[in-house]
Amino acid sequence: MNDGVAAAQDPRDPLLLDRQVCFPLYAATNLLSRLYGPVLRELGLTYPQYLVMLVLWEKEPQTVGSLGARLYLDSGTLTPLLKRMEAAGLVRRTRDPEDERRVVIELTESGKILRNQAVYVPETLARGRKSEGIDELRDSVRRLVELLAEQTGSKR
Amino acid sequence: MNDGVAAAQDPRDPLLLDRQVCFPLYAATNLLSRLYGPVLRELGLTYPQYLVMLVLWEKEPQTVGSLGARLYLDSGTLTPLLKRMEAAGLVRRTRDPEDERRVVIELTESGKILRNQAVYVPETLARGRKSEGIDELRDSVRRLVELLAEQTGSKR
DNA sequence: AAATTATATATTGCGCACAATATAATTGGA
DNA sequence: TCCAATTATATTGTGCGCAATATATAATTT
Repeated sequence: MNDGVAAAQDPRDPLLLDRQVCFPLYAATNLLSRLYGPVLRELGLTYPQYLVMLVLWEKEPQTVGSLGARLYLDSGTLTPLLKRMEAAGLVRRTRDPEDERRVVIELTESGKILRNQAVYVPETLARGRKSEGIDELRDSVRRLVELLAEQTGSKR
Repeated sequence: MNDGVAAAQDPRDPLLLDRQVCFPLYAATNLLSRLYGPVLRELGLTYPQYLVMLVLWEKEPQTVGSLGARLYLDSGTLTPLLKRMEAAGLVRRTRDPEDERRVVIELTESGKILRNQAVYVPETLARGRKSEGIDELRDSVRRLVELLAEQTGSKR
């Protein structure tokens, strides 16, 4: 019986892929990153680097820690990423003289100027796509993020 | 003027991090993967490997291509991942004699048995968390995924 | 002030993701 | 039948993302 099929297809089976919340989030993130990729490449940015730039364009300077708190990332991810951005001439990394443990990240002139090209990224990606209900979706996911962040004690 | 601040804080600024849809998705995916990590490690699985197992537990055998179509991943990601799962004794990889281009993935006995432990994963992760509105969120993100998948012509 | 503890970032090692490319098998004409 | 185009997977190289650990500085305690 049930030849070649590993499991029953009870729609209440907790392991059905289509019942998981995590999977569509995972798939959407991958698809979005794939969509952003070619557009951002023209600016010399990867997708996570673009997020770092968004934070810095809002407020500058920042420490590695404050960037990580905003993006839910830790130094294991940010340190090498920021070094690549420094090598690309987008940011400067300097030890804070007030507290030598901290590393201060600030934009270089070309990092600031890049913003002028970046302003067209959102509309380039939105073009031709219906944005119906997109704000509600964003806010729902944001509530989930805050829930997850507080529960994982995420001060990464 | 505007000393040390890179950009104005106009709430309609298209580059504000909090206006992006992509960022909460990105953050939620990272936080969730971090949450799943320790639980799945007891089963000897990573998070993407868990997703592959969910697909195989539903239907087996599958080809690399059919797994990729379901998970929106391509062979560049799946081939090394499946080789690690083969090395861990969870799956078998064999060329399809009908079409030697295809690689057929099927569960080993221990791959099938692992399901008995995996059934507790969803409830372990849900425990103590309020699941209010979670189904609607999942369906919203799923609609977004389908939109993105068709538009990126994603037959990866 | 010395010892302890806490904090901030860096390093290491591993496993994804993905673009670009390569290889091999199959299909579909001319 | 040959051959060009298509399809399926593999390979290579780069950049995350993260756990675990290391290092150095600062704050706190004694």
